Amino acid sequence: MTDALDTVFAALADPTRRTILAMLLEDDMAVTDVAEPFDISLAAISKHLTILTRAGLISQDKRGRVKWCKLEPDAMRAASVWMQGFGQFTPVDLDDFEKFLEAELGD
Amino acid sequence: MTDALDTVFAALADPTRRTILAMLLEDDMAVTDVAEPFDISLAAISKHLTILTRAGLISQDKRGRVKWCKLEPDAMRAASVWMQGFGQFTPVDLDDFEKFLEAELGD
DNA sequence: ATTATCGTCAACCATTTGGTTGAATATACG
DNA sequence: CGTATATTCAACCAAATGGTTGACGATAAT
Repeated sequence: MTDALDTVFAALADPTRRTILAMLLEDDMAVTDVAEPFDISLAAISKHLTILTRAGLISQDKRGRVKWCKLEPDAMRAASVWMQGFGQFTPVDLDDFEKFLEAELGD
Repeated sequence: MTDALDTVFAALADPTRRTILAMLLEDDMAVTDVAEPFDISLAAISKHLTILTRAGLISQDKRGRVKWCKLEPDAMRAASVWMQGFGQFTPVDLDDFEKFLEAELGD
């Protein structure tokens, strides 16, 4: 009885994982490159990626010895719709969102 | 350095808490009445309500010996905007959402 | 063939989470 | 006053979470 919303919201609750998703918004990335900006072990990043994959938020495609991570934003749709049912939030200003992302990615 | 998004998404990751929010969409409720449909102890519900309060998703107003719980949907705005940055999801069909809620509330 | 790189696995650890029960604190009722 | 109701607190427990390290299986490079 564990809902898809459970795993999506739980995946989004961790700041490392949200940052990873924001990174993947710019481009597909190999696991090692995803890990590079973080101060935690590669194994820890690997676990985060597994959680994101199980939530459907990313997909992983192994080509040769490198595994490419790709954002799958559709997995957010149900959760997004659920939340919007609680209020009509201001329409998304994508410029604002980009500024927000730049701040969060710290560059 | 624990983000507001952390606590909001974490609060939403639990199905009991999401159901409580959906219940509060219809009306403000006392703690005991919130607990009634669930098969867990009142103390457990009290903890869930504390988590929702700390996330800002509800407020609690004690009048006499009863504590009224009120939905605070504005707390979802930042999280909703964050998610929408990942894709332009279909505009919310409120009729669909109500059907969904009825199903989730099981009545 | 050897060595280096990519990524996961397994075992472990500390902390958090979601639940329990029983006692405690208010407030309301008769 | 004494009792019932509403809610939280405290102590406890099992399971999940996020992290570590070291070994391991692939694949690529020299």
